[in-house]
Amino acid sequence: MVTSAPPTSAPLTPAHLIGTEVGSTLEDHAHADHAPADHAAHSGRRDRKKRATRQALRDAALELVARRGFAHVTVEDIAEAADVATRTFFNYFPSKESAVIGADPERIESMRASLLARPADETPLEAIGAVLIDYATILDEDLDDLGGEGKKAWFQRFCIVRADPELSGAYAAHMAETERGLAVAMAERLGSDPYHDPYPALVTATALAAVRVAAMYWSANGGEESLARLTRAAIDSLGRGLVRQVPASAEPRGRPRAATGYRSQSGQTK
Amino acid sequence: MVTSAPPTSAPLTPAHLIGTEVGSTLEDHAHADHAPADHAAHSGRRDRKKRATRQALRDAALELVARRGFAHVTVEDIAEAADVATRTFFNYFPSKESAVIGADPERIESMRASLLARPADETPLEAIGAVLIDYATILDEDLDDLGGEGKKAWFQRFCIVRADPELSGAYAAHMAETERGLAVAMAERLGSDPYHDPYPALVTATALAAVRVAAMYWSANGGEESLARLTRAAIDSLGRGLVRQVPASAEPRGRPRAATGYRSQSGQTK
DNA sequence: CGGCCAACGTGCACTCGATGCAATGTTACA
DNA sequence: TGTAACATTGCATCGAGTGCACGTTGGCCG
Repeated sequence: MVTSAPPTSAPLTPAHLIGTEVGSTLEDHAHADHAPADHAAHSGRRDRKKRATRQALRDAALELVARRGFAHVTVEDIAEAADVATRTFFNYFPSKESAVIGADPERIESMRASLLARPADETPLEAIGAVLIDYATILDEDLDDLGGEGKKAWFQRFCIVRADPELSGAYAAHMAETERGLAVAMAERLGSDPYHDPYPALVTATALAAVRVAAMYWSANGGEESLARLTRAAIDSLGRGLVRQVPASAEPRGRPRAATGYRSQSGQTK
Repeated sequence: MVTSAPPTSAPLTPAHLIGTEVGSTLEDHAHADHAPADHAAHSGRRDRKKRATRQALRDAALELVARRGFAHVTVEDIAEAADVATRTFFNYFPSKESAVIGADPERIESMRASLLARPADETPLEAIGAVLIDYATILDEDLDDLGGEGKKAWFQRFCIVRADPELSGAYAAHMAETERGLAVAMAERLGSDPYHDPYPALVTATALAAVRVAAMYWSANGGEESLARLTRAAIDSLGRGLVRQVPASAEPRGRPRAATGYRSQSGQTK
């Protein structure tokens, strides 16, 4: 059990929080570390080709799914659009969904490490919230790099993906996996046995649910607000017991004594 | 059939909160049919056979999956164990997972209605919490009817299902669907537009995440504590902002039954 | 430069999940 | 009892996913 947990300072896009890869660059893990010891320079040609193919497949998948819907796109279509054989598709992605959903076990490990590295005096919710907000911040920056045009396209594709029931199911499955990994880390951080203490899993699951909702809202609105801000707002709301703070859309017919704290406490939105 | 969502009248097992039908004695119960006076005049042979087949398929699926793992069981195996044709399986379940995961759109509708029927002076979290606790209570009662032996077997099967990564993925997908339905109902209840207000989705998602964790913990411990109690504890903790009662850092070990960790304290809750 | 090796791309055959269709059997009901 | 509705089943078919083997390509070393 390697607890070294390298800093993972690598430029990883944490888009798996959302579901799709942002970018045309960086990422790809290429399990092939069989190479001779010194992999000093990720030597050029082969690796570049592989990244390019992977990205082409992902782009083709997103494009086609966005246009026709997940069910009406075959792997053959995707492979053909990326100009590779059908069989090759499965050398890059284990399933059709995974080409669209940006699942990546490496990220889970990275978040695990981040969580364990948080200061010990933070509450569990603060700690995991900080980790999630950090990742949201990185994603915000990555998206800014895309420019207005690409950003808009990305959001459009993402919305379509989000709307597809099959894909949102796959996304939920992926989030569940992330949740498991983080829950274990949280239990470790708290020094409690997850089998006899539901608290770590509770904090993790609810925090991830909150950030998931934030991401959904964010994408639905085309990213007008920064994801980091929305994530923080969601986590804060969670920390306040989910009391309603700002009635977003014109409170209809004054509801009587609704919540204890009906007004904002730390005015965070907009 | 339009379910008017009275609390307990419908003979539905709300086990979909957890993932599997309580089941195995359902057909036995069905034998002792009460006088089908006003409602179920359709309790003829045909309907009974259908229920029996459905239950047989579900039981066979759970049994085989528990023994061999989901990936090593084919639909043909399940159908053969239930003594029907492979094709017939798909007349009862739309997919292999659905025979194991107790998905049922009817339940979602039922919970939707229950949520909308909650008193208006409850906070959103209180309302959805009450709905979920109600369902947990019904499930508790159904399980008590099974008796110690069947209950134990049911929990064993459930644990195996829960451990299978494929199945827990399918389970997560199903929960996501439930979440969507309830989020819409919650938005309706609050009179807000879900597209411009993430709050309903936030409450719904976190509440469901909490109850999911409660169910997991409950099943992992063989149902020693009632699900309703655990669910209430989880929702309460959510309402208190997930503050840990006993700081784990101060008292990392030697804690008694951890389930009491966040139960009943802060009698502030109403 | 030439050659070896590992990794990659690709075709092929195969299993299995899932669906539509049509034929056959069974139940319900007049 | 006859008929209509419905359930079961076989059959054909599509698509996802995998294992295997063969050819190609890039990397590396003598």
